[in-house]
Amino acid sequence: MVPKKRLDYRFNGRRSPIIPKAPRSIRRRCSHKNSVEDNKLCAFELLAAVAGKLLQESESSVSSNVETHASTLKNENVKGQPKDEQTPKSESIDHGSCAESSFMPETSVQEPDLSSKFKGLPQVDIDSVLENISVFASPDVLKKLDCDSVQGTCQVSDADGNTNCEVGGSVFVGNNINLRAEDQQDMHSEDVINTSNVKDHVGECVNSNMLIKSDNSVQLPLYRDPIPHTPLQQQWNTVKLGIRDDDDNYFGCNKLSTKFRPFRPQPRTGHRRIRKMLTSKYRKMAPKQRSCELYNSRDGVKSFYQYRKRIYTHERCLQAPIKKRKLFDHMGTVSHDQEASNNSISNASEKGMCMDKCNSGIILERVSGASPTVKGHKKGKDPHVKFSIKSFKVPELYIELPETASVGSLKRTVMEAVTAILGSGVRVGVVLQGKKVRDDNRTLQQADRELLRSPATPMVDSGISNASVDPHFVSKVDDDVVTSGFLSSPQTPSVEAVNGTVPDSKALVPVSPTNSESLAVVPANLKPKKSELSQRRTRRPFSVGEVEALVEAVERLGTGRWRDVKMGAFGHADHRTYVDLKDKWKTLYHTAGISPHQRRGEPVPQDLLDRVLAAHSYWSLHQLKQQGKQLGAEPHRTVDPMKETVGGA
DNA sequence: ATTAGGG
DNA sequence: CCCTAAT
Repeated sequence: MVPKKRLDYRFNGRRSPIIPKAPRSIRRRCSHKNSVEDNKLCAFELLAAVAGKLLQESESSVSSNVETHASTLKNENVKGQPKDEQTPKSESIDHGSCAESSFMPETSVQEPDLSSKFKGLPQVDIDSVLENISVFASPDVLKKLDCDSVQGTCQVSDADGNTNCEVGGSVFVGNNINLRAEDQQDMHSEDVINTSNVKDHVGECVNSNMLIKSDNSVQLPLYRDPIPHTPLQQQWNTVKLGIRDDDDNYFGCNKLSTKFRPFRPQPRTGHRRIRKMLTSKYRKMAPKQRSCELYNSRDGVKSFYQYRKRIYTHERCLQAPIKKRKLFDHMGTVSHDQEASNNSISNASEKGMCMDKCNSGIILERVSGASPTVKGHKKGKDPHVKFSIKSFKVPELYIELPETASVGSLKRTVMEAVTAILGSGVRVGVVLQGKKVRDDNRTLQQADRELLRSPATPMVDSGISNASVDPHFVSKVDDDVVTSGFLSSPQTPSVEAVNGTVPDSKALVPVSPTNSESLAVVPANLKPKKSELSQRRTRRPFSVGEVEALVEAVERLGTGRWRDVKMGAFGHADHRTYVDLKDKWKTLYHTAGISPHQRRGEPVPQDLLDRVLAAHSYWSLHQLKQQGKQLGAEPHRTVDPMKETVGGA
C-alpha cells in the first residue's frame, strides 16, 4: 500500500515526498486553534478522499472498509486522543495530508472508540464510488458530502452548523454587513435540490478529521466566519500550499505556515491576477492535459494524491505568482491531475453517481464594498466590490469587480475562479436575497441599491427579491450536468419571462462610458460567449481618431516604443494597452498592404494608411541606426520620416 | 514591465 | 485579441 502511494508521490518525478511533514507542534497548534472550527468540512479533502478510495478500489482489489475510514476519522476527531502524532494514523498524516491519511489502510487504526457517530455506518466493501459514498456517509449528509466531493465540490458548515455550501452548488456572495444564516437556509431549501446540510455528528467527525489532517497541508477553515464582519485576518491563517523552493523540487508540497497571513489589501490588480490565473493558465492546461492523459489513464482512476496536488498547485498559483515560469513547468502535471480528477468524476458519474443531483457550492464573502482600499486605486472611478471565497481558502484569491460590473461579470468571474480550482464544468448563477438574478447585465451596484432601497422595483420581478434588508448575493455554481433549469426559480418561470417582464432591464444596462471602461479592464465579458471560460476582452475597434493618434505617435516615436506611444497618445485610454497599440499598428500595416476591397471594418482613411507605411519603413530603417547611436535619435519630424522613407523606398 | 512576433 | 519568449 504504502509503496503504491509513494509511487503516486513520484508521479511528478519529484524525488522528495510531496507532502512534507509539518512539525507536530504546529499541527497540534493548528488543530487546537481550529478546535472550534472542527466542524468545518473540507470538500477538497473529501474529494481527495473519495478519489483516493476510488483509486484504491480499482488499482487493487484490496477492499477497504468504511469502518476503517470511519475509525480514522473518528480517531482524529476524538478529543481524548490529541496525541495523534503517536498513533499510526498520525503517520499517515505525516505522509501526506488529510484525505490521504484517511485512506491509508495500514495507517488506519481500529479505534476502539469508533463511537456512536459512525456506529451506524455500514461496513461494506465498496465497488463503486457511489457505494463508497453511501457507505462513507451514514445519512444523507455524508452521502451528500461524497457526491459533492466527487464533483470537486465543497460543502462547508458554519460554526453554527449551518451549511453554507450546498449540494445545489451555490455560491453565496454575502454582503459582509449582514449575512444571515437563516437567509441562507431559506435559499437552500428554495434553490437547492437534493441538498442536505452538512453538520451534526457527521460534519463533526468528518470535518474534524479533515481539519486535523489539513493541519499539515491545506487550510482548514473552510467555513465562513460566523461574524461577517470579522476581518479576514482571522480566517486568513492560511497555510501556504505547494510552496516551491527555488529548486522547484517541491511541487505539490504543502508547507504549514506558522504565521497568519495578514490580509493584504489587493490593489485593483486583484482581478487581473485572477484573470491571469484563470485565463492564461487555465486555458493552457487544456492542451497539456491531453498530452498527459495517456500517462496515467491506465486505470482511468486517479489517486487523490494527484487530485490533491492539483488543488494545491492551484492554490499555490493563486497564492504566489512568483516564479511564473516554473509554475508553468508544472502545469502539465497539474493539468494532468485535473484531467484525472475530471475523469474520476466522470467515472463516478457513469457509475451512477448522483452527479446530476449534487452540486457544488461555494460561498463568497464580500470583503469590501467600495472599500477605501480599492477606491484608492481608481481614484474618481467606480468603487469596487471585492469578494473572497469563504467556503474554503484560496489564498489571495479575491474577486474584485467594479460596482458597475455586471452580475454577469460576477458570475463569470466566480465561475472561473471555481473552475480553475475544481475543474471545468461549473456554472454560476447569482441569487440575491434568495432570488435568482437572471439579468446578467445588471450591475452589482444596481443590484445592491435595489436591495437596500427599493423594495418594489421591477427588479423584484426580475428575480431579485427584497425580502431582507441585507443584500446578499448568492451565486450558484451548478454542475454542467445540471445545466439549465436548475436555476429556474419557482417564482420565475423562465429566463425569457424574466427579461421580458422587466422594463427596466434594458435601462439598467446602459453601457455608460464609465461602465464600459471599467468592464473593459475587468476580466469579464458582458457578452456571454460560447464558452463561459471565454475571457476575451470585449473587442474594441479602433476609431479613426484613435488610428490617427496612433499613427501620429508612431511617426514621432517610432515602432519600437509602444510604451511611449501609449503614454503619449493613449495615456488616458486605460483600455488600450501598449500591446494593443502595437497590435493595432501591426494590423494597420497589414491593412495598408492589402487592397481596399479586402479590408474590413471601419475603413481607415487611405492617407492614414499611407502614413503608416511611410512611418513603418522609415523606422525600420532608422531603428538600426539608432541602436548604434544609442540615444538621442529622435529629432525626426513627423513629416520627415515619411519623406525619407518614401523617398528612400 | 516591455517588446516582438506568432496565433 | 491572446499568448509567449526574451529582454
